[in-house]
Amino acid sequence: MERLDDIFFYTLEKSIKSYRQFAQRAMLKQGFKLTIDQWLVLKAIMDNPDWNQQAIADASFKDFASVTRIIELLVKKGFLTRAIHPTDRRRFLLTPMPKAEQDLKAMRPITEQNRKTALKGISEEQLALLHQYLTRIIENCQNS
Amino acid sequence: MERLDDIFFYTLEKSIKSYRQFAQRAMLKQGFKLTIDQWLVLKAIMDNPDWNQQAIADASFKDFASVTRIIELLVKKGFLTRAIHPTDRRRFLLTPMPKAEQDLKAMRPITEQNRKTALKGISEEQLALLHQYLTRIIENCQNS
DNA sequence: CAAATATAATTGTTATATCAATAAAATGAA
DNA sequence: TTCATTTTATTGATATAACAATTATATTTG
Repeated sequence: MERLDDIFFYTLEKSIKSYRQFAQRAMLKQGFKLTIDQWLVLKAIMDNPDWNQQAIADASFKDFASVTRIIELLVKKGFLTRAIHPTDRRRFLLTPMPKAEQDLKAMRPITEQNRKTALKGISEEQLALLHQYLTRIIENCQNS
Repeated sequence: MERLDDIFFYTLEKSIKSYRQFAQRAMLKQGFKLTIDQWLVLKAIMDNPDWNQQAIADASFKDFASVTRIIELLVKKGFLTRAIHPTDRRRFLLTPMPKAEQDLKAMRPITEQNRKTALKGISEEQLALLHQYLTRIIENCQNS
């Protein structure tokens, strides 16, 4: 019988879930009122202020609908303001509030520490290899 | 600036999401009316018929509440029946219907093929290494 | 035994994923 | 310019994740 723990994709799923749970706990403990996903989308927006929501969705590897809803929450929580786009009325102009910049910056050392803790015992070279294999899996799945 | 694609945990997340999407599409295309998560929980139950729902939740690495709801759906879809447990009235006795056995069995070659496709270009040794590193990450996160 | 505690499962709430349907605005072609 | 098409985003429905509160039953302890 094939045990779940022996199934590679089960372990893959469990690893990212474990990390998410760990990172989310750490973030909340430091008083940041953001989910991992909100952080991810906020970062994508700050890094690419001119992109539309579809591009943000692609960048954060999220569904368009999810991005719409996550942005709503980020606006409600005071991280973003949303205004009609000056040249394309279908779009919105997303403007980060000072809080967004501050919190992302303040979160950086925590994020760094989380990653370090999660990757303890894995060398740079091993990590690079892992990264490469995972990228290969992504390609395989997206082209099939 | 740190790009999302360079963040290891982002790639980790993207890889499992890509696989899920790919595997779910393949499963639906073959006419199986199950989600990946329902499949996972059903398999855990079939492999461990005597376990209670909390043990099933642990095995499938899911929240208790999620398992309750997934089981409801599996019952509604005719994969399981649920009766009061003969010796412990807090528990339920979950009994797989013939359909469950049949579908899991019929799905096996598809699952095999999915895995093969997703892992194309990665050797057995590399996979074992990957598996080992991911297990390490899980331990690191769960003990922190 | 009775009261306190522990266990098994459900329910409620909010956030996200996925898919389908829809609305509004922009663009392109006749 | 007008009509068809495309693009951008939202909304609705169902499934799952996480966390808290609750219910029912079992077990332990005094």
